[in-house]
Amino acid sequence: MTIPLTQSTQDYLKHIFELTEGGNPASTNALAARLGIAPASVTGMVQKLASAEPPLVDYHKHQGVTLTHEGELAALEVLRHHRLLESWLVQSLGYSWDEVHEEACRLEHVISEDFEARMATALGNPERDPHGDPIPDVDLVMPSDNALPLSSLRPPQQATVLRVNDENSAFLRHLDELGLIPGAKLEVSSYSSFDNNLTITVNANPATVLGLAITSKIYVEVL
Amino acid sequence: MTIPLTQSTQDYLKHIFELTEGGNPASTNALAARLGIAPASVTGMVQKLASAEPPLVDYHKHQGVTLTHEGELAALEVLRHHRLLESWLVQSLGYSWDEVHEEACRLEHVISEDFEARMATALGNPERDPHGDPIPDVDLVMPSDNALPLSSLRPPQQATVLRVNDENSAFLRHLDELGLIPGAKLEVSSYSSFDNNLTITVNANPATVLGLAITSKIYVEVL
DNA sequence: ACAATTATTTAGGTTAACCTAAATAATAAT
DNA sequence: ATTATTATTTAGGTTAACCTAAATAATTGT
Repeated sequence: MTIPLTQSTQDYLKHIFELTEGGNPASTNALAARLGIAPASVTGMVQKLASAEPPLVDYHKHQGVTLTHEGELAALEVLRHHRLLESWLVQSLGYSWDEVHEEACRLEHVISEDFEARMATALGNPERDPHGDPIPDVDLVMPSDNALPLSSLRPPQQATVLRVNDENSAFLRHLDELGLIPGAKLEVSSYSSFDNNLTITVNANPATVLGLAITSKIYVEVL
Repeated sequence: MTIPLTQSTQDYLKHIFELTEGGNPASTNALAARLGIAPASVTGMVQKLASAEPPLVDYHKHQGVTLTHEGELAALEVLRHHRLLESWLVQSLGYSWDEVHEEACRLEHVISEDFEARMATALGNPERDPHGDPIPDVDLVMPSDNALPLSSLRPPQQATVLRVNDENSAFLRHLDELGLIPGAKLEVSSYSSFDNNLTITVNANPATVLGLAITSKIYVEVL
């Protein structure tokens, strides 16, 4: 049975994409938590996606879900919408990076391909959104990078902030205050193996000490 | 029972608003035709809207529907979204006036009040959209005008095009070619009582003869 | 290896928004 | 004033996407 790409379907695919980026299948529970729905409902939908024609996911009971090629394309299309929208909202309506996520989540499902193309052109076909997340190109190919979590650096490494992997508003505003936004240059001056804290200097400002909860969310490219 | 303002609900209210602008209640069939759904379905939904708390429409069997004050506010909110979006798409993404309707129809249900406010500001709080349709202000008050259908003019009246009451792409492109866009100045040079044709001159170009199907859709302000 | 815990699935149910077909009411034509 | 036509409503049904509670499978700790 062919399945229409409803808003709900698109959300499932998008979140499965994100959950499986690490290489492991997405668990029912993790998906449910992300989507804010009951695990039982996820099982049902995932079974439907797996028996779609063509199948959008690979699914085996109790072993989680992964995307098929078809499913991945659909997910990338949604991600492209989402990330272009975030960029667009920031550039043309003066949103800040901590305000765009929710809005983009609603708009991503309803804009036309024409709208997508016009945004891309107006923005100059950007490779990354305001959080540094990569934007798939028109052919749905992701730009590549050498991103590493900031938490993996050790003194005296230097790096450039590439992306922030969290859409929480308060968190983003906090990073803003620290100057930890994509493009910022930083230097790691010390590391504590006991609590995994890193002391870093951003753009030559006073040093700050950051815990793992922060450093694991920030991805950088080492200089 | 309180009713959520779903996309579907909003569409009903918007179309009821438009159908009742002439002063008469909207018939089930007319509504069904506009919404592209079966009349029986409209009856069901209209009954639900009427028994909502507070009621969004007044409805009496076989006598059509009108909006209550609450319903009208909800409709105006959607219209404001729609018309700001159309203006916005034209101004910021280079859409032409014959391309914006569909896109706005989908976006109008998902944008936030913040998005609405940002668009309004960026556009300078416009009173009309690209078709000349009035945009309710923040307090949902419609700007007023002295619009008359072009079909009601007689030679040698002169007028300014205020708005075009049709979203059909081909029709709008045709008007574009004739120069009959909001703001255009025209003069009626002759009238035929047999077929209701009007001969008009737009912006001092060669005269054109227009039938009722066209002149009844164009609203003007007499000079 | 077994029990306890946690994760997942199945079964059965709900709601919104549609549908078709049949019944009824309103309107128009003779 | 009937009858024919058209408009509207009622009745009963479908589908998508969720839900809860109970059942089962997988994992973890001892």
